[in-house]
Amino acid sequence: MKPATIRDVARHAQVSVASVSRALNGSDTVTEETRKRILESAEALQYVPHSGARSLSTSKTNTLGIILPDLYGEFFSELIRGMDLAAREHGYHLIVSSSHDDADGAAAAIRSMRGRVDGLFVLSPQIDSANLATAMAGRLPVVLMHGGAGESTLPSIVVDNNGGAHAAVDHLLATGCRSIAHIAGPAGNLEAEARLAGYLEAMAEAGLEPHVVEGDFNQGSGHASAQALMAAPRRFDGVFCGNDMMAIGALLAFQEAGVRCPEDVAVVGFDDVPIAALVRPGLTTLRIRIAETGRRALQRLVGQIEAAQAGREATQSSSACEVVRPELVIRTSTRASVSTTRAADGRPSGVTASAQGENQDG
Amino acid sequence: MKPATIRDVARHAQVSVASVSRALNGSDTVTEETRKRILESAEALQYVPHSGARSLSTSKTNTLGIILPDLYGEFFSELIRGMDLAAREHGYHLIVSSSHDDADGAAAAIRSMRGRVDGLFVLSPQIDSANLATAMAGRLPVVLMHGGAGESTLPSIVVDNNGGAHAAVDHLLATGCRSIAHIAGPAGNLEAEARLAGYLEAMAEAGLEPHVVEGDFNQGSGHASAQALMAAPRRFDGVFCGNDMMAIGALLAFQEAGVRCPEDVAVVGFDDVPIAALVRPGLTTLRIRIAETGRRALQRLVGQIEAAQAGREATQSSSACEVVRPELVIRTSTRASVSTTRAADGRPSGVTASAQGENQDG
DNA sequence: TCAAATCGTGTAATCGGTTACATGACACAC
DNA sequence: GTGTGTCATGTAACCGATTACACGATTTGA
Repeated sequence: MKPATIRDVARHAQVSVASVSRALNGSDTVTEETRKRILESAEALQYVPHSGARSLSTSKTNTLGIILPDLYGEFFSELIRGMDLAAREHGYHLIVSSSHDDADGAAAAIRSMRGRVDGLFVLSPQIDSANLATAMAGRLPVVLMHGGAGESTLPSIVVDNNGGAHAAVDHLLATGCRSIAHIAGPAGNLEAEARLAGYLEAMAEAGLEPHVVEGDFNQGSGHASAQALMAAPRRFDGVFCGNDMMAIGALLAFQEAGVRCPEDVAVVGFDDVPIAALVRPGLTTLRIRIAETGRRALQRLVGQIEAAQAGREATQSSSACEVVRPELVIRTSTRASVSTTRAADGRPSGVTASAQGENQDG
Repeated sequence: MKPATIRDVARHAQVSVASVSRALNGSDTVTEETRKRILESAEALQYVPHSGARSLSTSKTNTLGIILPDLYGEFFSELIRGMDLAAREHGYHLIVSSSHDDADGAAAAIRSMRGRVDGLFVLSPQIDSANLATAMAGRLPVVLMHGGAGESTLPSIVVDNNGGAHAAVDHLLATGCRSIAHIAGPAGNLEAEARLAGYLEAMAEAGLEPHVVEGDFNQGSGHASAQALMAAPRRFDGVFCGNDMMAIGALLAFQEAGVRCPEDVAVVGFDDVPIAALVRPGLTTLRIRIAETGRRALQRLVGQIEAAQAGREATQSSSACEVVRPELVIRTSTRASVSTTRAADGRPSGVTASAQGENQDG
């Protein structure tokens, strides 16, 4: 038993398909009486319009595609959530496509989106601008959101990883650290490389010698890298980690080894994932308002789509690269000496002071 | 400049559209020579097939819909991730639709999926079976995944919340707790209610008096609820929390108040979100393998779809309700003196047996 | 009273594919 | 030479909507 089509409804209501379409969509010119009859027929037949067919004739899908990297975690999930929230407001659906890890796979994923979406988010770093151009023959509206997208001429939103890394190092310096190590993200990852570069620059500016070990952005590698640092002859009193998960792994490693944080070593992460506020000590990190960034991205894409289907080229501003500047969030993993002194005043421990700070965050 | 269509390619290669379609899709009977010519033309014109049009004629979208509740967090994100991973393997895309929080909105979201998807996951608890039936006039293959879905005759995957709650209470009893409080999830939430019911049953079986405060599944409410418990005259030595986030909030509240965990009070959560292993003390909780559950759900739905389009009705097994049994993961938030657990082994109750069942299933 | 404007409705083309069936060429067997 | 079978290819119907345009009926104005 096939679902009813618009023709079934038309037959049942004894009108033409055109009238049914008119009655069901915008209120074109239809008599109140026939409209009523049509609605009753639609109800009786449990008619539900076929979105695919509608898209074909209107060439509007009300759907946006997201090209994801091969593996993604908390960060992208949260980003998608932010996009989804905004998408609903704008009347759009979201369709996700995990691309393969090579450029060809990603290009194929993009192509498979044709006729399915009105616009595309590309979060997959495998796609460079050249590939992108050939991949989307139909030149869909696009918003790029992978590290290094800023170099493209396409509209994009990128995180200021370099600036964030600078801020992290500067903060460690300000709290008195003199020997700052860096647990880097995986080589080849553009975000990781930008953060590493920022660290190296900031260290050079401060006239300090850099000290880098490489992780893979996962908690386990943070743990291992911290152990490697402790095993090495070189001393350190501060660690800037490429992301929060590695920082948390490092915190646990220090804790296990009896190295106190922040007294013996201060730790800074990157991203401000929800866990960062919940571990002890609370993790000082660079906050990216992920969901909000997702929302902004969606608005940009929708703006582009509307501009494209109405006027001419999109507005000038919409083809620009938008930069999200991470914000330093100071927690107890780098408690400045000033705060520590204050916590010591009268109270039995600094725990209370730090805990209060966290509550405000949460 | 419109993207090239199949007719453009046909014209360019001087063949009919049928040949182009045949050449590009399965290798029907096409001369190697014409195929080559067609592929070259497609390349030259940067032809990309229009998935929407293809779906219309094949009535196959290779897309699955997910009807989400109004607000969703880490749990659903992880579930979607698991589904996505599996979807890729099966050649499907995923389209998400956040429904509104009322039943009408959810029904509308389901209807808007017609012609867009080959099957549907319903994670939105607002939809009861009756609404669902009317909402999907076209009777799409469906997998239900909200609490209470077990009562429906439709295929579903549900978490054994009740059993999990039992296991939590039993574990607390086994570690020596005598006065166990429960921080419940929000009233009206089916998962929360099932966990509460399990707690009440287990307490009744143990001949203990229950002690319940209500939270809302967020960390903040766990914090507040724990403070409320401490402020109340009634003493307690164990807390079973409706989910991990509230448990973590409670842990922080106890820490701030100088109440030691697990010495003064033992805490158990539910879900085993990634943070649970990273807080200190590590949170004892009931693990749900979220991503794996998502993968299973996807396989079920795909199985249904394939059965529907090939043979007759789906297999008997596929219309059953599948139960995911949470697995008790013991960490330091509950003192896991093994001897105590062993001692429980001797008791006539089904407690230990059920706990073993959990482990095997997980 | 007749032409023009207005208005509700129907007819049929269209979106971009897939595919059942028709066609025509060629080979082979009698 | 004719009939038959095979095989590559073309023609056109279809999927289920939207919508430009046509049409007939009614109203309006001179």
